Amino acid sequence: MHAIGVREASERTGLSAHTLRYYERAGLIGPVRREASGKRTYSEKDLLWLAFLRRLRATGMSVAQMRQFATLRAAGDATTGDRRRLLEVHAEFIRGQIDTLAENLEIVERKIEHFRQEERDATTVAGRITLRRPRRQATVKNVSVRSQP
Amino acid sequence: MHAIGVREASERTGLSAHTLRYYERAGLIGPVRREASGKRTYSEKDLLWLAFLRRLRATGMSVAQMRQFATLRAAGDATTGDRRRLLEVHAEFIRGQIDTLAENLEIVERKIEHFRQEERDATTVAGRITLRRPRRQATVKNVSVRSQP
DNA sequence: TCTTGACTTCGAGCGTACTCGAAGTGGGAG
DNA sequence: CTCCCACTTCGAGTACGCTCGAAGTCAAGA
Repeated sequence: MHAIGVREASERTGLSAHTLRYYERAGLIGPVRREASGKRTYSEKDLLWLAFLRRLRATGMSVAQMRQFATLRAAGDATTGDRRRLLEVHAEFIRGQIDTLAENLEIVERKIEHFRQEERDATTVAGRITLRRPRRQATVKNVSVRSQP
Repeated sequence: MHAIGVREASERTGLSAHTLRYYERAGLIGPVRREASGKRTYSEKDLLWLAFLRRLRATGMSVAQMRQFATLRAAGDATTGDRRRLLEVHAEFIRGQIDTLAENLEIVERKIEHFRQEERDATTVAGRITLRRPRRQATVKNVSVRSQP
């Protein structure tokens, strides 16, 4: 069984070696087992946990929240309820992000369509290059961008 | 026709007054028309543009990229192609974000299910409270998540 | 006239999450 | 033994996107 050092852990979790040490300092995983020489040795369980942390980060969880979660985890089996609730809240948060992105994506796509239309207007008319009159909001029906407060 | 000051613009775009001024400094909208007294007066067009900028930010576009876009916009009709291409790239970026979030959401949901199961194991068995033996993670082997640095 | 309050500019400060670099150690290859 | 390289610690630095506060101006209302 070979020892998994910080380099391999980095490769396998997608977190830089610097970040792995930082996460330990930050209380997200600590303390990792060491070899006699002082070098970190990650277990497979550590790697799974780090990979999961990475997913939490990738979905917008702050380091502070991850630390909270990690602390509960470290406290043992009695905290699974708390951890579940924390994840439920986070799942809802992720769904919100997805919805927001989808909504904004639609608007960006509409804008792209709008530009395509402008480009067609500007270059066509039987190959002649034309000065087109500025079009007010036209073409695509109901392009009214609503602002949210 | 009443003048739209920075306060109202803030309310209507969802950007703070400080941020509105910052965006102007940052070249995302500059220079906004002023009243004789020096106070900013936003046009409806300004508000639409700011609302759009807000959507770009909300979808992860950096201020630097927004500035690029804004610069093209300021350069006039000849740049619609560039702007369209920029948005196409960004739309793809948003789709990537949505995919990543959806994927991670699924894993978080699985973890929630896992906790629910643990909670059932810990509390049931005909109403008797039991010390359950630790269940191993099972399933997932091979942690390898490569991707964004 | 005085007060209030919404605005102005400017530069500095802040929170987050890394990211880096200097200086030192240990172990294996040659 | 010497060299190299991957690791170690620690504190400082960076990038980003705001966010704030001080000090001043202006116009309207009491």
